[in-house]
Amino acid sequence: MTGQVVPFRREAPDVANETSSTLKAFGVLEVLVRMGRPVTLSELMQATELPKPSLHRTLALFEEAGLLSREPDGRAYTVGQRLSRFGLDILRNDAAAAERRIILRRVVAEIGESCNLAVMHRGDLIYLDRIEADWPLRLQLPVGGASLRPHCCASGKLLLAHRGVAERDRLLSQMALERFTDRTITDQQVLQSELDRILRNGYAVDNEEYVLGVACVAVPVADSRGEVVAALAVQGATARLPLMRAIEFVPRLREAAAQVSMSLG
Amino acid sequence: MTGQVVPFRREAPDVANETSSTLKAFGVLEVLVRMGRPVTLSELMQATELPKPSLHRTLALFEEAGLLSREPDGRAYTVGQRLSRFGLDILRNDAAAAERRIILRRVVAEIGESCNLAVMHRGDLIYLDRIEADWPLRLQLPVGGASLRPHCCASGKLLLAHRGVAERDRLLSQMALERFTDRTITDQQVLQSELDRILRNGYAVDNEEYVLGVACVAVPVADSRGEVVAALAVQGATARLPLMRAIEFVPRLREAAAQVSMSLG
DNA sequence: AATATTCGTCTCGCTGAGCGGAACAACTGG
DNA sequence: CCAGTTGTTCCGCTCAGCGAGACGAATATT
Repeated sequence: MTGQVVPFRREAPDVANETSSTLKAFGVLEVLVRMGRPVTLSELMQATELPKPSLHRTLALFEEAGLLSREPDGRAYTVGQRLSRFGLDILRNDAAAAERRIILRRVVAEIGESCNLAVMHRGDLIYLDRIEADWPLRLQLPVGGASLRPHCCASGKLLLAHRGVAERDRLLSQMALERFTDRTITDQQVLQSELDRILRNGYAVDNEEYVLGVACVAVPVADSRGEVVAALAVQGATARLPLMRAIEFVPRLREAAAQVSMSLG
Repeated sequence: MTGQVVPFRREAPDVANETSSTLKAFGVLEVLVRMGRPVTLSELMQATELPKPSLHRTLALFEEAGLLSREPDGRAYTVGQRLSRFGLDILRNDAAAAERRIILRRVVAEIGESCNLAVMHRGDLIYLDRIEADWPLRLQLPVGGASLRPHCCASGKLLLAHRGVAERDRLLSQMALERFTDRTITDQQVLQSELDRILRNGYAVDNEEYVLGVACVAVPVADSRGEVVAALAVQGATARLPLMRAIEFVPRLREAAAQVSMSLG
């Protein structure tokens, strides 16, 4: 779906271009909440670029449900009791995420480069979390929803490598090996032997295969049964972090990976 | 439209009897979030009484959108980054936010020092609100977006202390205790006993542990169920506000904290 | 006072997103 | 090996969502 490089959207989601009615409605809530004050219908029209009647219907629905309420003047919409409580419940719910984040942050603090934790889902690589090191030169990557092609980043190749042989072959055969840079691996055979090498080494590298000037090193994270379920990776601009130096971080990454494993119970 | 008195629903909404697809989906999120831990598809089936394929579709939609994410084991669903941020945005500007601001402002007016209200968000301390007292010497701190390390400020230690023992221990063991001043607590043992002491006292102090010359006292804010979800703190330059004097404000802070609790519904 | 403009609300026929029974797949544990 | 459980996919039906357009009620302009 997201074949090209889509810069991660820090801003409100593009409500109008959403096909799902549910997500569209949810996007309206996000925009409203982010405006930080009571908002009128027409203000929301501008912010969301949604047709007036549709917006009106959506807001009425949420109002009826107690998620939103109207200001006394009867025009502007605000966060209602139910939504407010929802927000509180969300914040209380982040225990697991907090723990992983703390582990990641510690690694980032020690080695001074950005780290991330990723899993594979239906053949896509998805970031669970990402901590940026404090450098001006940053990489904007999708966190959460959108996904990366696995064949061209260290975490992806690592997770592919640790699948069972049968499944790995199946995934590989139907995978389109798109080219992103002149170093991207686009040949099945080459990728196969790369995966074998990864299994032998116990870590994976991405030598500017996805973005020129960005290198990456990933180590496996196992669950309680020893199965590899996630990948922990450092990544940084090669100008500052040549691949050779990145590889020196492997022991420290392994240590953090073990801690993340613990947190999985 | 809502002419009649609709009693506010304390329990999870009756997801299955909802006609609107959007509200049904939203209800799923509410139920999930309220369970307070990673939840599997079948658990949610029981909780919502929704048909399996429908639930599956809904969850997949939210996962794709980054609102939910899967635990590394590939089964249980958790709050994703996008939803987490949404929760924070809600709390920052729901109707109660205005009320909280008024409460804070009154405390600041009475005691003449800066106050703030903070929550934990994915292991970081984040200010929901901050009211500055009218002194020329001010502390510029990030409100909203950026975050503080919890181990070196009163609010952070307070919120850590009020987590469950198991979770607290795990968080602590992973936490990098960076040094900011010569008084920053950088030892696990010391921090542990500090947290115990906080629980006994019912308030936390920061004696120039983050910034030299700045002291802080924080008291807990509980939600309707009695769980501590936020921290209310005074903070000021020690030249003007020695720690001893700050501690005298504790009763007044407690009073304000109770008021804030009310506003959480 | 009359007119122009803006904003919220309502109507209504079209249509595709959501629906969920049923079948399938992948594990788990006896 | 099989029974039981849980996650995923299929697919045809149908109704919730859609939004151009119309309308009344405010507010701004002349």
